Amino acid sequence: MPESYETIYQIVKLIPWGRVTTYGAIANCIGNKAGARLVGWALHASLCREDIPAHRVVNRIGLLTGRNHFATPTLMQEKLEAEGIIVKHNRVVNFEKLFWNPYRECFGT
DNA sequence: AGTATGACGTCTC
DNA sequence: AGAGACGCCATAC
Repeated sequence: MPESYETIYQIVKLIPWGRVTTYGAIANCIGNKAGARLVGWALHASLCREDIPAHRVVNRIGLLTGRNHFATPTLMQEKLEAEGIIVKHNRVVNFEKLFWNPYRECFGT
């Protein structure tokens, strides 16, 4: 797996508890603004790493598009709910509120 | 080696 | 406003 993925892993691991972010935000943060798909692949590879809360990463509208790739299709939602995040119809409720900006960690506090 | 597809996002018709 | 197509980088076949 490319080292570039490591950057994505770092950002994902930086996501605070009870917060979520989007693929595009991470992609844009690392430079691949248009490479949101790469983030998806990176996260897929990250599934092997338990240290990476990939369940906190959703698409731009807060939709749990990747839940199907987890151990169980409901694992992602369950984890989010475990953190106090309400998930309805595979969508994060108050997503805009729970959205965490990776820029804060990329550019600086 | 080339083609097709993918945890997405944005532009264009 | 809604729907369709394209682009990005990488992996899979």
